[in-house]
Amino acid sequence: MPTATPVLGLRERNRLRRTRRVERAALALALEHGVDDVTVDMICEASDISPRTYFNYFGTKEGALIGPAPSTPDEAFVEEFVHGRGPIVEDLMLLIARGFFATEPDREVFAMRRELYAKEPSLQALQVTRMAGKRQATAELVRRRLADQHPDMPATEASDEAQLVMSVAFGAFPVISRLWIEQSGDEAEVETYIHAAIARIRRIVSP
Amino acid sequence: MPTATPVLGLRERNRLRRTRRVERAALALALEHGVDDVTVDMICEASDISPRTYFNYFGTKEGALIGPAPSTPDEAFVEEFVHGRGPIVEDLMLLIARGFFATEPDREVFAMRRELYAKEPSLQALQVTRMAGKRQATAELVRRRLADQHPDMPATEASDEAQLVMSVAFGAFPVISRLWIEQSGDEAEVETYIHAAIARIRRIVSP
DNA sequence: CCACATTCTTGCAGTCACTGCACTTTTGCG
DNA sequence: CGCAAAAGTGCAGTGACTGCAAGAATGTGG
Repeated sequence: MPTATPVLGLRERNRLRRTRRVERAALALALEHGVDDVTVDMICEASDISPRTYFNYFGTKEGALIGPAPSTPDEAFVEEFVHGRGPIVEDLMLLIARGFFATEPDREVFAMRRELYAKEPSLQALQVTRMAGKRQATAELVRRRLADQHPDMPATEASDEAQLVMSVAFGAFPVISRLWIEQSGDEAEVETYIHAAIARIRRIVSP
Repeated sequence: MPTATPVLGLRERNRLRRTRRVERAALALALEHGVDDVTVDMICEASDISPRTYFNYFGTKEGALIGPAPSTPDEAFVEEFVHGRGPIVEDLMLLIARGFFATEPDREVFAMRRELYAKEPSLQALQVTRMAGKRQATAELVRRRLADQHPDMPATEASDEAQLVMSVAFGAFPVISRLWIEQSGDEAEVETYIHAAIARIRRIVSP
């Protein structure tokens, strides 16, 4: 067995098929009528699922539109980050990006989502809000790295510094993902975009 | 008449008094029970106002908690920014901060809000979401400044650069406002915090 | 001080997102 | 096949929010 494909049971295959069917229906409706003019009931009728089940799957009306939350990264990646010594913002963004790619969506869904995001920026704000939930946990990683790297730095200063590292990374992330999505969409190139963006930020904040 | 106090009519005075009464009630309830366990009806009962009127005033349940949206800055400030030549991120943040201070709230309300924000970070995410609405307009200002400053820069590059300037500013803003709120809350010191934060960002992204 | 226009508040009825609970169906497994 | 666990669904309810139209408060010109 090359990669992790644990021969999904019927149960999981059904779940996956359903998820995709609902996502496609939801995205198609949202693209046609606009997010605000689509109701959960419409999505459910179009995808032949009960509203109750819809919420079991996606939690919120927008859940099927914005896709699953990025998963928490592997322990190995986390360790690599915490003990890394490269440029901290780049390393952090790579870590985030990896979580982003861990959940591989259906190609068609991916394309529709891309189109919808361009049309309705409010969804991006939603993404940010959801990310904010993970922010706490991620900030903790940054603090661990700072402590590991500068054992002499006072705690409060490290905390502030961690906050700012997070700000820059999370702030630049939408820009990078937009560029990346619009231009290639190829996972291998993410790193390039990250480096380019950070270089630009460096120039921007330089006197 | 020293400052602009255009002798409010009875109508406006009533509105102001009401607004403050409702805000206080809402904040007190949210501080006591937590935002999620407070209903609009509770707020209305506590502040003796009809739910319909509540929504006329604040639009959303959280409206009374997070306060009014920062107003669009004066034309004069905008021009100053567009033709400014200082460090662009600092200038932008000052512009945003000014909009923030233009709507002066009641002292007591301000203090309660400060406390609530510390207790419920989700409200900060809400702020960000609301700000996102103004993002488009603000990005346009940044583009104007870039065009003014670098007439030779290609449009797409300027657009990307504007996005990144926005990212850094909006990303760092919550951090700065947190520091400022926690430590002094004095308008005059905002500038200091902004400079300090940018200096730190510079260090962070430097190789 | 009094009509009259304007503006604001309010009640009502309705829509929609979302949830807990209990019931049925589906699936995995011995 | 038969049974237990898991998943889907219907139902009833809560709570945010909206449009509408009636009623109250306010500002204004006489």
